[in-house]
Amino acid sequence: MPRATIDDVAGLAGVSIKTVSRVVNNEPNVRQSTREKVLGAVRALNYRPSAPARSLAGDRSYLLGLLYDNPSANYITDVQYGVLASCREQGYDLLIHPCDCQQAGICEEITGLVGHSNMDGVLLTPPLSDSRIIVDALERAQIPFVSIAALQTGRRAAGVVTDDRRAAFSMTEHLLSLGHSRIGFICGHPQHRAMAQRLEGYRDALQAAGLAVADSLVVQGYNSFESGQAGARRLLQRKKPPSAIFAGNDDMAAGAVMVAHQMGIRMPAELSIAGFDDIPLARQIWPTLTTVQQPIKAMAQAATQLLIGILRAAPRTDIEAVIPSRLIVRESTAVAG
Amino acid sequence: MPRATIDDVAGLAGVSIKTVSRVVNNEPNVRQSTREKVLGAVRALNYRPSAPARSLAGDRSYLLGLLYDNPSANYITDVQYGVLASCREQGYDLLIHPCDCQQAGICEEITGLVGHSNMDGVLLTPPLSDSRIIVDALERAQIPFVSIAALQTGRRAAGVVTDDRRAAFSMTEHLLSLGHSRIGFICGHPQHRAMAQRLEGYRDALQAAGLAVADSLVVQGYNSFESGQAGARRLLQRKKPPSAIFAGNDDMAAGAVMVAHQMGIRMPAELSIAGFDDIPLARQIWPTLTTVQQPIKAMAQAATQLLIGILRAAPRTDIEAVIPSRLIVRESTAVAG
DNA sequence: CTGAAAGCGCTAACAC
DNA sequence: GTGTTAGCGCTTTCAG
Repeated sequence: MPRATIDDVAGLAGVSIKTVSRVVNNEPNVRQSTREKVLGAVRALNYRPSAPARSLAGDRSYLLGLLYDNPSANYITDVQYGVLASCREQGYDLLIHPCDCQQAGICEEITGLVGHSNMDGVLLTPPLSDSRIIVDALERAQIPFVSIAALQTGRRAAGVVTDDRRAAFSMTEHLLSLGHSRIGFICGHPQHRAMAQRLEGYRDALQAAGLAVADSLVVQGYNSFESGQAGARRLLQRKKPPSAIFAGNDDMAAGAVMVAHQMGIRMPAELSIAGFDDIPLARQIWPTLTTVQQPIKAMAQAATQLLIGILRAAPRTDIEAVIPSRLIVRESTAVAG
Repeated sequence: MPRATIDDVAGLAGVSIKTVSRVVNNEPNVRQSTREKVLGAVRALNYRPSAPARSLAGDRSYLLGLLYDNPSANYITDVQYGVLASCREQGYDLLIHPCDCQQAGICEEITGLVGHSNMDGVLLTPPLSDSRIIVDALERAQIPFVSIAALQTGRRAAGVVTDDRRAAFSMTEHLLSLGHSRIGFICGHPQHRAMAQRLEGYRDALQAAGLAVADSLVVQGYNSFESGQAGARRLLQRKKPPSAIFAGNDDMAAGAVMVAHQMGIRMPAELSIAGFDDIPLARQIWPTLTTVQQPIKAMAQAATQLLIGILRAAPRTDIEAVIPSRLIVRESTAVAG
């Protein structure tokens, strides 16, 4: 049998289609008894409004877009689950769109996509949320958006972040409390707000402990496992290698663990290693990683709520939500040897 | 500026909107010169047809759905990238929909979703593609679908698979050639076609080598890292433990590696371990895993092509494409001690 | 509180 | 080859 339309429902309920529309969209100005009659017909016919028809007639499509650029699989699936959770709750559908933020014409690609699919708004993850040109293009095209873990640009863009700096501070304290005084740090991608914050937290903690921040103990990484390997190699080949390494994320920390294995360094006896994010990998390598649990799904969910709120009501909401993360101690860190 | 409509293009090109429609949809019966004129106007106005309008007017929405149930993050992102690659090429958008295939009412959820969003067709991944009731519901609702790595049900459903059985055969041969004669096997989820095939391949190879398949060397796993740990523990606690373990996938193999570390068993000297899939984890643990590279992205891409082909032309295509996989030898396997 | 009428931007028959 | 005419199913005016 074909799908029921709004006319079928109106016919069955003995009202006009406009009234059905009002009920379905939870609009006011409908008598309670009428509302119930309509709802009954909706159920009886298993009526679901047609998304395209709605989108064409109204100005809303109930479609959100999730834009991202080559993040780790775990990160993006967590984000997706969070976004979808909010979408379902609110009756939105989600279009995903991986893209290359370096590529020429990326802005046109994005605005074109949004226009074409008639998206109501988009969600941005790093590094897209940290890209000036993309944020600018979105604003120029008047496309509502919310960013996740974005760089603080000082402009009025809504976003959700976690307390990276404080969490990195805690992790460094943890390492210090185990007696480590030479703690290496492998930075994440320089463009990511979150990564910059983590480095700050590390610095803060050393300074708070009255220690100098040695440049030779801070190396640049780029979020990947491989860059973690490279960074750890550099750190461990120093004349005075660190007794602990704190990596900006778990992938890089896992790379460091791999390098230590290869160099025959025992963990955690001779070297402590800490990560950040608590990806599944953190519990699947030996030794299991001490890390910071990032509330990725919760952030994504909150960001989506925020976006939907913006779409619904306030023309401009300058909210930045902060969701806390949590330190998790596992086998890869121990008292300095 | 507001988006250009088909009327704007028709006006600029000096033709009717129907002609514009023909050109945009690559239909025949348009003179070359007219076509070019229209294309020029399209470019000048940066015209992109409105997806919802198209969907409402025609019977096609250019929207595909990807359904999955709690797969690993790597698997599903690979699938997504593959599907999206084909979608972009063909001008389709993608809606993703994770779901719980055990849940009551899952069939109505799916058919409702498809109807609501007006999807043209859906892609199924295991275990959804192996679920009889879901496949039945899809057929009953006349929703075109293609499954990825599905159980061979004997019915006329299109799907794309890889040669799991042959690949598992090769891996077992590899282990045999290293001198292992007691090879343990950790099975994957009993409902997954691919997993059953891998077990068959293992059995085939042992038999081909004139060895008996000892029941005590085959344990049940459920695809997860944890189930791999449990399976390996059982295997390694036998009176006569195997000298090699072949796990149905990399997650389980990684679990086995972890257990061996914990039990103080040296790899690969005392124990060889092999996996299947070649997920990133396979290169991020120590020792790195010998495994089979699964062409997940290619399979997803082919499945999407197949689906789009079905949508376009043949009312019923009974195709099953097979994409080969590849053995990758790393550090976790070596000559039997 | 409720309904009638007019489109949203496009495709599908059918005419020319 | 090309144009005309109806809708697709809904939301939005604006009247009652």
